[in-house]
Amino acid sequence: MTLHAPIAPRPAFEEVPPPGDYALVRRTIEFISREYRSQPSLCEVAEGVGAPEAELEAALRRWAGLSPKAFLQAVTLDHARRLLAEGLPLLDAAIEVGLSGPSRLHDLFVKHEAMSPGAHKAKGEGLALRYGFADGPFGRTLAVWTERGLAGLAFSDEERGGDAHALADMLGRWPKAQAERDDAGAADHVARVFSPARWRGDQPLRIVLIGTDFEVRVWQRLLDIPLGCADTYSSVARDIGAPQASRAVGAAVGRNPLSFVVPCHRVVGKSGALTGYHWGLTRKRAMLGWEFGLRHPD
DNA sequence: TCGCGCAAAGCAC
DNA sequence: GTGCTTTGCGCGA
Repeated sequence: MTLHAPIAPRPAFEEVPPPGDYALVRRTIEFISREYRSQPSLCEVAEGVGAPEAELEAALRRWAGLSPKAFLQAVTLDHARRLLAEGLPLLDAAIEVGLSGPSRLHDLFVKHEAMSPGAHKAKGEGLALRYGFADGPFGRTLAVWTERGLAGLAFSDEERGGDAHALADMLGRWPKAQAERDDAGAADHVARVFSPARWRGDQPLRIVLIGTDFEVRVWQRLLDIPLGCADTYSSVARDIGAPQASRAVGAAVGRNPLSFVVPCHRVVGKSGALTGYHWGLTRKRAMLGWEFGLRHPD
């Protein structure tokens, strides 16, 4: 396993993967989740999602860098189980002592700071936020940031209330903060987060974790789960020193404001079941499949 | 009270 | 035996 080696971006990943393909990807994952028992062929999947076989194949290659067969594997139920069986790579000493630096195990190279409990209790009073919407590889994306870094990333789905719901869900966490709309800024943040070519240790992504002490401890632990890997709620609970608190960990993971950047999609049940995802299980599968494509270009 | 859990126990193939 | 559901326990907000 070469988990710590830099991931060589495929040509298609020099920039953000094409947002337009996500709609088809999403239908494909939904179809597979429904029909996986019957092991559908590519032809049947194409028919099920209403796209020509060639177009489906081209879209999967553009979006995930995977052949249809590899993509189907990466989003089936057993995928998470396989990831768990592989186990996490051991931390090497250089990383363990470098805790103050960017979180190097996470390929996004995130540099995080936590907001003080006092500031959190004030429900964002005095906090100046900017926010906006932009298209991304997992659909329409909401970004929220402060001058210190990215504070929120979420998704807007038409069938779940669209932009208004996504925004209320996010800004409701800091009801007393001021928020100013800036779609151009959001487009920059979204492009930065979802372009693997820009995940560089010398230019870490700055993020701000705003939450309770327990939540921030959970989120920081999630940053140590490497790209394309998976870990369990109970093991996260053990690692933050609260071995009985796996359910509380689940709740904290579910309150993660920074979807994808704080990789809550890499936490699954001990059995390998995906259990849940704030922005829909389909999207969790999509993220795991996309990451699989980054690690195993074919 | 609730929730993106867990493990044991019960049940059905 | 495997796989699924139910039950009781557990935690922090």
